[in-house]
Amino acid sequence: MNLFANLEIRLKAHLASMVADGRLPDGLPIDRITVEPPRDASHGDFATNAAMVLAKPAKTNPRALAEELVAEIAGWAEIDTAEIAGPGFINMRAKDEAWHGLLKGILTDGDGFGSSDLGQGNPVNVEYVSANPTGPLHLGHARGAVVGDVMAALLAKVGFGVTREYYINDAGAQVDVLGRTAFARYREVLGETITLEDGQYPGEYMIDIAQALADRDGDKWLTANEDEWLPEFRAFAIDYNMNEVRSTLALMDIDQLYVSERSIVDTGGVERAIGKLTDLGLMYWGVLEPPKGKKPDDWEEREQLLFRSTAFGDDVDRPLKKSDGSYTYFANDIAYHYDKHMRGFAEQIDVWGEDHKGYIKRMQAAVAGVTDKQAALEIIICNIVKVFKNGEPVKLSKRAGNIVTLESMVREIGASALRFIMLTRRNNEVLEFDIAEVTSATKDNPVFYVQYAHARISSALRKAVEVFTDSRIDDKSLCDAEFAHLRTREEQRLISVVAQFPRIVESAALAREPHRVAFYLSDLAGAIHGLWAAGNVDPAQRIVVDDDLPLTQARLALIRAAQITLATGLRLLGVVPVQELRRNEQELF
RNA sequence: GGACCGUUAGCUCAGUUGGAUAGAGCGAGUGAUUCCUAAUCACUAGGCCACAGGUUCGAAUCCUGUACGGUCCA
Repeated sequence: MNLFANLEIRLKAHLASMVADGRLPDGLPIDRITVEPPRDASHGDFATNAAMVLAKPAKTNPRALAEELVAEIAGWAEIDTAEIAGPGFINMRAKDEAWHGLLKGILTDGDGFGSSDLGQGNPVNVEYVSANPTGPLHLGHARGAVVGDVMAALLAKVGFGVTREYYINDAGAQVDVLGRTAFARYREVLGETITLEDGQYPGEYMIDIAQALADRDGDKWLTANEDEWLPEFRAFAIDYNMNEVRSTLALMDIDQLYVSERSIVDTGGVERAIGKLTDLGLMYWGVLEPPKGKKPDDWEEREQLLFRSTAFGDDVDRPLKKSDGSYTYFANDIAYHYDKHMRGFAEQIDVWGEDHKGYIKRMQAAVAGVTDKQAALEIIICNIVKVFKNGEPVKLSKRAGNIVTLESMVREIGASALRFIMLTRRNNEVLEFDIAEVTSATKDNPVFYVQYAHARISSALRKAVEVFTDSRIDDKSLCDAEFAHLRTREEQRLISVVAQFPRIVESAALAREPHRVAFYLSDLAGAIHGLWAAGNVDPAQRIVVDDDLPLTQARLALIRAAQITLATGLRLLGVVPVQELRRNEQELF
């Protein structure tokens, strides 16, 4: 179904046989060979760099090798012509039947189009969001949530065994502060006058939490000691916040496995990880150099337990124990990633925010170290999001710790629009968007543009049913359409864009760049709109031609294949394709 | 002070992991609506791919340095 991959496989197989015959030497960089669409469509449908890549190591010249290959390729069933061009490219043109076969395949496979077994079921863990359980999600979390979720969907699409994970930071000092804040608000709810300490969580949601506790337990904690109430208040607040987090993520159709830091710590995970590092000879007692430049006031030179992370590319070795004997955050993080490895994940992907960029080296070093290089950690960084409304910047945090929650944003613009918008920029670039724009019904709004293409196809299909009442136009029947009727420039352009889908999915998955799918879908929508507009100019080019059933069927088969592709791509992004759009409607999606 | 990311058309951004004459959208200009939703389309103009070296058949893409912008650490 992936014409490009099929040709690449055949080409590589042929080259392997040439090696076996002694016509080519061993050890050629076969992996570097690609079959791609040429930049310029006039060059043909496919192009391969094989002759140029292999010529030098094979001690021949590109054109000579290309001639040999052309002789072979020209004989393949799906190939019409093959010729040498430029410095040694081989340009190929597919027979019409190859395109027709592709369309039939899409109509048959439905949303299986673009799936592959590239991953061979290998387990991959994708961890994302993982916001601290100290408050509701805000808009800053949206990007990581979407990028992580779509990354996971892409990997599943190409055949990996994907686990989507959320790490709950429920051990450590932050959640103690959370528990104390809850207790202060609890006293307030019960009539005391309180002032929050510096660093405590000032958000109003803390009052709701305290109220819920007071409703449940009354005033029984007022006289308790801190070592009695703190665990209770901490756990209650964490649960409360995590319920909010889960329901917000559910609104965005995100469902993850929740893993608790505390449960790993309490079951000796940190000791296991440090023990492993010790066994591998990666722990030692030593003194760190003070940071270069300004010497911080609180710097003290002392011997401590260090992890030799510089052996794996980090800038300095890292302490795993603080001066009071407790473990550092980093130690807990190592334990968590080691835990993932012990659960069978040799491939781990973390999606982090821009503000955690500085932790990349040490965390990757830790995973390489603690797993003795059996596992690798990849990190996708999501840059910041800036929101505008009618050109005015939206402040993400209001006074006193109240923030623009992700939930309110989802309710305002819809999960589909939000998800798509989060993918309209490469993940390591700053993303700016205007709320007014993403809810508008013009082509400035990429969500609308793509959805409109999908809806137009639905419209044409409805029209066809009306015009040809006694004909079947379901996908199965359309497989028997006379595809040879597809001749116009717009039709051929659309076929060739549709044919790209599997390789876009594959490359987006492997490059860890989910935005590529969103950009592709905009291109595909453009090809659909172009086809449609040709029918406005010339009635003979409309999809439904009243007195020509065979032609109409061929065009329906094409646009249905395009619609399946569009819908499959949108669902990968978690966007729900629509059948119909109405003008001047508040809730477009 | 250091680490990391970025710099591509007037603006906002892609660029298929090193390929052919660097592409879209917006904005500008010209044109297309008795018609399946013009909410869209076609064409034109617009470029020293920040700068300087290097690697090779070939560089926007890889390496080194510089400048500017951003994020983080201390």
